[in-house]
Amino acid sequence: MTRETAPAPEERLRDADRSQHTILAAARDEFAEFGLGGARMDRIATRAGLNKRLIYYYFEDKEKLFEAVLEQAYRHIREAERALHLLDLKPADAVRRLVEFTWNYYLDHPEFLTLLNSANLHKARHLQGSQRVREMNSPLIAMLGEILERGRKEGSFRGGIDPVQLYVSIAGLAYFYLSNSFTLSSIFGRDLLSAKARSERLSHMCDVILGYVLRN
Amino acid sequence: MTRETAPAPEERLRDADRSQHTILAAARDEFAEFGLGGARMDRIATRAGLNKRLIYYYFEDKEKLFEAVLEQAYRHIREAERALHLLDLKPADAVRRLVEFTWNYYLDHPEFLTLLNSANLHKARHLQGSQRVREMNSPLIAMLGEILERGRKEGSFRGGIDPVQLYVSIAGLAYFYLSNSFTLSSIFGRDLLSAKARSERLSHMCDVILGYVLRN
Amino acid sequence: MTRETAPAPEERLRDADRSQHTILAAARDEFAEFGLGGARMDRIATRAGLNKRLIYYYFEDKEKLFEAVLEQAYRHIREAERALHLLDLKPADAVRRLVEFTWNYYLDHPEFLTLLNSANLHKARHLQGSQRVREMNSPLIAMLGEILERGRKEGSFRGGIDPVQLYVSIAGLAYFYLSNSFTLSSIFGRDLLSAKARSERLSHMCDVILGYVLRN
Amino acid sequence: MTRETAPAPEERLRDADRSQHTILAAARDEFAEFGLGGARMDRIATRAGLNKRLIYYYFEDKEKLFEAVLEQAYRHIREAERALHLLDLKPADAVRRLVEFTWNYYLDHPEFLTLLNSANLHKARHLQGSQRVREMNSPLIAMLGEILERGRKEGSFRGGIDPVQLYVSIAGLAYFYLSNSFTLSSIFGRDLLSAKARSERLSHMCDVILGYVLRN
DNA sequence: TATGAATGAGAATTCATTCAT
DNA sequence: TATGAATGAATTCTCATTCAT
Repeated sequence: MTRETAPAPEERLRDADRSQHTILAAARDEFAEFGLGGARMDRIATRAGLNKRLIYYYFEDKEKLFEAVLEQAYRHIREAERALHLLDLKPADAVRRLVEFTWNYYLDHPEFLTLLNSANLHKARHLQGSQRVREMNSPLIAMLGEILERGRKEGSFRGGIDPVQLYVSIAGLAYFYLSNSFTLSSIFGRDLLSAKARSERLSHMCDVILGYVLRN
Repeated sequence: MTRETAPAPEERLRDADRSQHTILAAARDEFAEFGLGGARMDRIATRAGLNKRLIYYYFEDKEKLFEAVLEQAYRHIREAERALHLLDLKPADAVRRLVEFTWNYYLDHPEFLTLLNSANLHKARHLQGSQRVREMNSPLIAMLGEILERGRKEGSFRGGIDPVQLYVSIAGLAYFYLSNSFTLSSIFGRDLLSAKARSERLSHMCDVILGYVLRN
Repeated sequence: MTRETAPAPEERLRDADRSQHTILAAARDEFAEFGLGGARMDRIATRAGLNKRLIYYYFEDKEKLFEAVLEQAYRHIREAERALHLLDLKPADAVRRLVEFTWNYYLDHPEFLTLLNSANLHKARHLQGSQRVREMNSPLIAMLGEILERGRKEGSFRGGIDPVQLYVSIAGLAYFYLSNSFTLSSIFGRDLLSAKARSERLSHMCDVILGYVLRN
Repeated sequence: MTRETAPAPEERLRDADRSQHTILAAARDEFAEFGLGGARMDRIATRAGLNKRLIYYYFEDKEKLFEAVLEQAYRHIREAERALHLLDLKPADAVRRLVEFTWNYYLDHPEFLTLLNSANLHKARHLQGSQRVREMNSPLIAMLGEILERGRKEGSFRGGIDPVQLYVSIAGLAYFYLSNSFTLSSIFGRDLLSAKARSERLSHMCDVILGYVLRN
């Protein structure tokens, strides 16, 4: 009710927070759609429904804004991965679950793929500062290591599997298919994103990964 | 002998041709390094050591130039693939050979990866026109299908493998690792491109793919 | 009183308005002098003493700017015509007044002539959007029709005169002489814009138009 | 038959002449359509089906080419006027004939109007050199003077008419209507170039001019 | 916190013109 | 006479960023 005359300090803060989140979401979409080079600060402002000047106020410049977007994207997927509770599952189920999760996450968050591409085009220089991102990662790999170890011990998994290699392979099988779906569709002359094609791909991925992980 | 005084018509043609090739190579490098949005026509001209106007003379505009670069990149890898003569090898050897080739080609031609990323960021619109690219592709898939069939017949390969899925998986295992090597290195805190890491990755990839393809 | 410290919102608005007007005036002069094709955005900015970017900020591009200039030019002459209050005069006086006005307006606003020429060179495509311009026109023709009718009723004017034809004729007699004064002067080897020549032309025009309008 | 091996000198000349004429015609169309500023040397070459370099070979530069086009345009209309043999007609018929001719010539040669507009936009500087154009003109005015004098003597024409003023008025009545037909049509919301509108305009023009020239 | 106005450094593209043969 | 290749100087337009309030 004091709104009209003079916002309380907490309200202002909440507004500020909301503005920052709005900008971040708008920027994520813009960067995802056009890449870092193709993104336009003007369009981000329009997407956010906020004044362009405000972006600079909160994020300094385009580069820093991209960094923030990237960090947020990593935080988001890491949180989702942690929520999987893979260690509650049997090893083979855990691996299958991870494959399925990866596939679905990439499908539901296509912006993640293009953001990573942009980050790599720029040699990951936007990650340099952020040790937070690095820290976010270790738990997952540790967890996957644990799963592999358990599987080996119970005799179902082959030994000597590097969890990083496996993680990268799982990601790669999904990533390449989805990130390059446009060129692949064009080249192979078939729609790779139809419901049927998608379920076939997931099934294929599970076969490949489990075919590798499982003993004989 | 008239060389010194008056170049034959073919000579002049060759100059035009050479200019076009020089531009194409320069453009490929620039697009690979900065993406479509980040590439600068000025820099391409400088890289080529030719007048910027000449780029427009031969390639009309930036988009068309990118199309030409992309088509050339596809032509190049397809030629290399064809030179593998996979059908001369035993099925398992052929698959292993393809994995190795893919890995090495991506390693030796990092520009190919970023070009594809750019093309996909733009939803492959630069491929729309080019049916040539589409035509270039079929032989490889047909060949891979033939290899899988032979392997199945001789009893060493499992059946029901879609050559397109397999091709995408082979590519994906290599692509993701290399295309995202910067973010991955940063995140995992280990250099993914050291000689040792590279040979481990190739070995892992062969294990994964052959683990999947080979019967039990 | 707060003037010195903080301009009211209307002030700021007025700044924007002033900038737009300054740009419009500069553009009008530039287009008038060089035509649409020969006009330079850089020069318009310099003439306006404003940043070139601002022109695009307010007017989008050269074409749209030309449209705005054209519409303003029409609005200006229509306002001047309306201010004549021709219906307060006797029919013959009203016609003479219109001839004089037309002549003087073209003399005082040579930019109007070249702007129209440019617009017609481009097949009036810059008017297509603007229904405002169309609406501005009708009052004048209606008024002239009324004058002709009055003259006919009182017996001094001949009947059957189309006001549009008459308007075009009055304009044409002045327009051609002034718009083409350079080639005509060059060809006839006499200065058509000397004070004497100008007064002779006006007198001739009145003779022609009234000779036509008046009953025998 | 020697054509194949070595063209005879006259043949070469004829080719050269033909090329020049082709270029001139192409340039006339281009300048007429886009004005001097909007005309493109490239398009002129394409229109002519000849190499761009050849235009420079024959006409030095764009300005000189425009001069040549302009001079040709004047030569053409002057020749047509001379072919009218106005002095063979009775004075009133001669004047009417001139009005009709002017109208029809402008209708059939719309390029003449835009060329003149371009020339005037550039303050007729392209005519400065050409005294030929000046000389071409005098006969017509002298002829018109003679006609007016004959009419006055036989009592049908009013006296004191300046042939230059009359010529300009006849031209102006037709010129403005046709040169500005696009804006006028747009503004008056009626097609000024329909067959009916055209015949009405000619009829109106004759009424105006003869209403002025004829005694009472 | 929020915003409309303004800007300088570039970026793609264009254009008349010239080179070399 | 004729031409394809090449160029430098513009020219329009864009973009991240800052000003002023």
